[in-house]
Amino acid sequence: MNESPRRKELIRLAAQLFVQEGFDRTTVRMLAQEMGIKSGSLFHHFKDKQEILAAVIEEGTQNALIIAHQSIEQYPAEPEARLRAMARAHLETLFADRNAHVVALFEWRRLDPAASAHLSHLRDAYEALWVEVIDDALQAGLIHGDRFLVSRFILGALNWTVRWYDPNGPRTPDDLADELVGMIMAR
Amino acid sequence: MNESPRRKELIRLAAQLFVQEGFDRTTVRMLAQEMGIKSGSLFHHFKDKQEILAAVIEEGTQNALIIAHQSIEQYPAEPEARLRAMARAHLETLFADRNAHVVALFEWRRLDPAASAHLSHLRDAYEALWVEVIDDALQAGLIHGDRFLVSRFILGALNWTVRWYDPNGPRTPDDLADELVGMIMAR
DNA sequence: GTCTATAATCGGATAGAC
DNA sequence: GTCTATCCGATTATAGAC
Repeated sequence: MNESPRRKELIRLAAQLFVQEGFDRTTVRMLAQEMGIKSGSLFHHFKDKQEILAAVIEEGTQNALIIAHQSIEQYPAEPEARLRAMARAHLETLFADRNAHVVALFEWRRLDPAASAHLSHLRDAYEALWVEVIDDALQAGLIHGDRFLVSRFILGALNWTVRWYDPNGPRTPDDLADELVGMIMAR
Repeated sequence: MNESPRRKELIRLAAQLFVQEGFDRTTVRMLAQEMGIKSGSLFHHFKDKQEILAAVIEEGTQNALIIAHQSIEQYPAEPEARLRAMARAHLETLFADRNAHVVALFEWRRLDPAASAHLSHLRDAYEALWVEVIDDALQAGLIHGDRFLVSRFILGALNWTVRWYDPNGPRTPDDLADELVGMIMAR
């Protein structure tokens, strides 16, 4: 994979537009303008529009995976801290980390089957990390319920924040993460 | 508003396509074919594609509001039963009730500003119902946290089920609702 | 209320010069 | 690596006959 700084920057700009407008409504002309080139030149960097989407989603998922890993390895044996760290990392990649993860979550369906198959292992690895952390929390008695359902409910609550959370409001993403963990913890 | 059975049926078919393909990727030709007419004829029933979306979203939100109302009024003074009933009603309108509510949740952004302004009172009424039920549960000590955050987290967890829940699998929507309520209830 | 035909525009993508 | 020019299929929407 070509990972030049130039390409990375183009992917960042594309991610921003995809979040603002949605993938389907973002035209190659809009993408080109944002990148400061003409639409014809864009196809020198990417084979087609699909490849841009795949690149953004790969970037977003990989990033989420890396940040989550870094966050929880600080607490090898503290289930509550790990759970909190996962939730914080998730929101950090959604709101502080410039859109690519948001695209990965909300535009995954727009990937063509080949790209989806190629990237699914990344998404699976990220979800596996969640299930692992949830498992620890369950065994420590911090939370209760079915492991898959609990992780999906938590991820759903976190993902949906994209639709209503205002980063310029009074609360930080970390506040949200802590509130969510507090809501589900047994007392 | 024209609410003939014919129109209702067309709205139902449109909702189905919007969920399957997304609003942007659903063409008027696809809509017309599903309705058994030619694309030109479609504009006899709706002014434009936007009006179809607005009609579907109005139908879906109104329906969710009605079902939720009916569900909780059976338990005037039981906070836990009311909370459970709201969660069940939400999933019922998402999965059993033919797609319009899903469109309302996932394609709201595609409404033009005028339609969005016109329909927002419906959405607000539905969310107010949730906050009311959440408030009762908080005061009864069943759950804990900030009223707005709690309701948004719960709605997020429920809405995201659309992305992963398989209605043909072993669990019923009611199972999901009960698991979610169980997860957040203080013990 | 539905049809056919078509206008008008926009979309992704390519070719070839620089 | 970027530009200009352009192809061509698809899309929303309209007009007018039946």
